[in-house]
Amino acid sequence: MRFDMSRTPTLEDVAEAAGVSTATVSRCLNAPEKVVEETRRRVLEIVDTLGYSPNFSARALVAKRTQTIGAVIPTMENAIFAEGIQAFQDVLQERGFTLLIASSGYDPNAEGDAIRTLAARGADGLLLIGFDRDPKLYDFLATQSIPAVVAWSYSPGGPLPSVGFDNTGAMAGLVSHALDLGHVRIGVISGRQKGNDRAQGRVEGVRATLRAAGKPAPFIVETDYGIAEGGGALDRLLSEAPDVTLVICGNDVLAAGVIRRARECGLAVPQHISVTGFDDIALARLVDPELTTVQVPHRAMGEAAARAILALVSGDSVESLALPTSLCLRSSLAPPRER
Amino acid sequence: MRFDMSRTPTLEDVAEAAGVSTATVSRCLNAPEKVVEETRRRVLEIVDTLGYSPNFSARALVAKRTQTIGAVIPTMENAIFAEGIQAFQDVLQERGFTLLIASSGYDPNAEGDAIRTLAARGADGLLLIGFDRDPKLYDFLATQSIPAVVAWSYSPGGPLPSVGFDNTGAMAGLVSHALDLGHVRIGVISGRQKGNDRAQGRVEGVRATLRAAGKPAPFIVETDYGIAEGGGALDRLLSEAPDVTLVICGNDVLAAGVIRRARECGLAVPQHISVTGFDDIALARLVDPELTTVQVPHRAMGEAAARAILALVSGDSVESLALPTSLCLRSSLAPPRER
DNA sequence: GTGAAAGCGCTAACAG
DNA sequence: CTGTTAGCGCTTTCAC
Repeated sequence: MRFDMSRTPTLEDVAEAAGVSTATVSRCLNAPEKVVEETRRRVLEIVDTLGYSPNFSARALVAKRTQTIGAVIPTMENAIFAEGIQAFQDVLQERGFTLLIASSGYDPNAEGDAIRTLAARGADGLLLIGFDRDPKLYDFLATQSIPAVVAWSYSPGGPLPSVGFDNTGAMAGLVSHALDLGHVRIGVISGRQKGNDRAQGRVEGVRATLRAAGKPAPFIVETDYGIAEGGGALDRLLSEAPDVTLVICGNDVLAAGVIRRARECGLAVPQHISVTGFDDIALARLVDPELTTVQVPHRAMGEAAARAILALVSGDSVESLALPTSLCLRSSLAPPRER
Repeated sequence: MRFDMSRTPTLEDVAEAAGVSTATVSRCLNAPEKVVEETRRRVLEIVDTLGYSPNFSARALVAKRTQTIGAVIPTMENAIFAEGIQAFQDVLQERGFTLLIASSGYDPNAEGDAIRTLAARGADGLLLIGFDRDPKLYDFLATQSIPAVVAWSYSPGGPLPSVGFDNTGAMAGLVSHALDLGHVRIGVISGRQKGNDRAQGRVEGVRATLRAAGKPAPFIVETDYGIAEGGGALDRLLSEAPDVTLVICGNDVLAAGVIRRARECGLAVPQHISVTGFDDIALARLVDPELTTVQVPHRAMGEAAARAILALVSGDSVESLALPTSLCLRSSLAPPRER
């Protein structure tokens, strides 16, 4: 028996070589229990020697399942998504699913395109980050009946099940602690809030806590994501509110930039000014002083999100899940200096 | 005319609604110039109102092109890949291609599986990191005639075209400079070299330069990737070679760990001991003292790799491309203290 | 338990 | 310029 090596083998090649029908070969691969031991062994052997691997497109065309999950994330250049997505992917891979990643660059239109592209490619399910997007996209997913879950945010009554944490509550915890320490004049440096409910939630956590404690509203500066950007934001904050004793940052990267810039300005942290971050990425323990921040379970979230979408894809229903965060108290936060 | 909204529309639905054949609709989408203005307009209008979007699998099945590029990277949890891959993806997206990412976790078997999975999914081309892998995989790609390019390494005579830089040469430049400064007892902390030609090349750059200068061979410690790991490696290095005046690290992350650990041990950098990194990620300017390192053009490399694979996919041939690196001299490297 | 046959939705000759 | 037709490789009834 000879094989044409110049072409990748098809089901038919295997069937012919094994002396069975294509249906039987297909069954050996998809429902082995429906084929008698003897036949199965022979077929699988041929599959192996021929190096046969089913054509994905043909299979998807008829089966209407692709074993593919799509994820649309704002950017890959951010340690926090990278780690969570890696965990997400690890679980998918383990369960025989492939991850298709698209990034939106924080652009709502690009995100919409990405969602539609992924849908057109037959993604069995989708992972989205946060809830803040055009409601039409939720309709679209419903119409196409593509299951999806939201991660990095938690909202039990949202349009989609979510796996995340309470951004507002976590930030509130941090702020309460800072108030206990005696801080009153507080500045906030946040990433862009538009279309980003994580940023919105965190800022709201600060606002609400100060309001509840009867303290003055915080000064808020918004900036793009990045270390240098954090430094620039500090400059703007201090020019508007030179007497703040605490700068609360929306994430660790901005906080790292603030700490660096403070040092350049001769402002001692935390003696002159305290700084806090959010996320607890590796960076937090690298800067000097080490960063007081909110620890977020990235890997656990990625894994839980993967389990959630896989459950949805196989027809099970899932509950939204809030993961716990915790306060990491380190040396960048101290009581304000007496004045 | 009524449409069944419960089903995603097919080519046939569009054809029927427009009163033309499916072939004409297909042409409107794939070769508009072959259809007369009037017909095209009408068809495209229906496409729009129906919200028709071609079924990816069906198209791939017959066209044998998927407009998909696969990338197999060691890990996403590494700023250097993240940034380069983001650039890679940006270019692909712009040209209408989708990126499929798989990560191998630095495991050669997992990498082989990922390559085969991507191939089975009909990736039109592949991006691989580095050259060091089972030669059978190159045969596999050749047999399946799947074009591929290697990034992060440069080797003009390699089995695949590459877009990268000269790891060995770049490190040699750094070491030469350190020798000029007067360092003699030199330690190296490298990531795992097995299957990682970037790490191998960098270590070789140190070895070769010292050899050529008639200096003693360096002490080499190998470790997993990570900040804490860098610190642990410093402990091991110092226990074996307590008198090193310079620790050359294979990447910035390890170097950051070394600097932190040195501070914990009461070793002043660079007064007691100099430290260098490689990659020049944002981290390099965050640690104190700032890191002397080798600047690598991540984005340019990602973009060039994208152009290369797209050229191959469309049948053009490409030349391997070496991108320039440069030395970033910062304060973590200084002449050794007199003893 | 296995085979025959009918498509899945689309593209690409080939006619007209 | 447009329609007809023949599959692409696979899964899945429906018979046997």
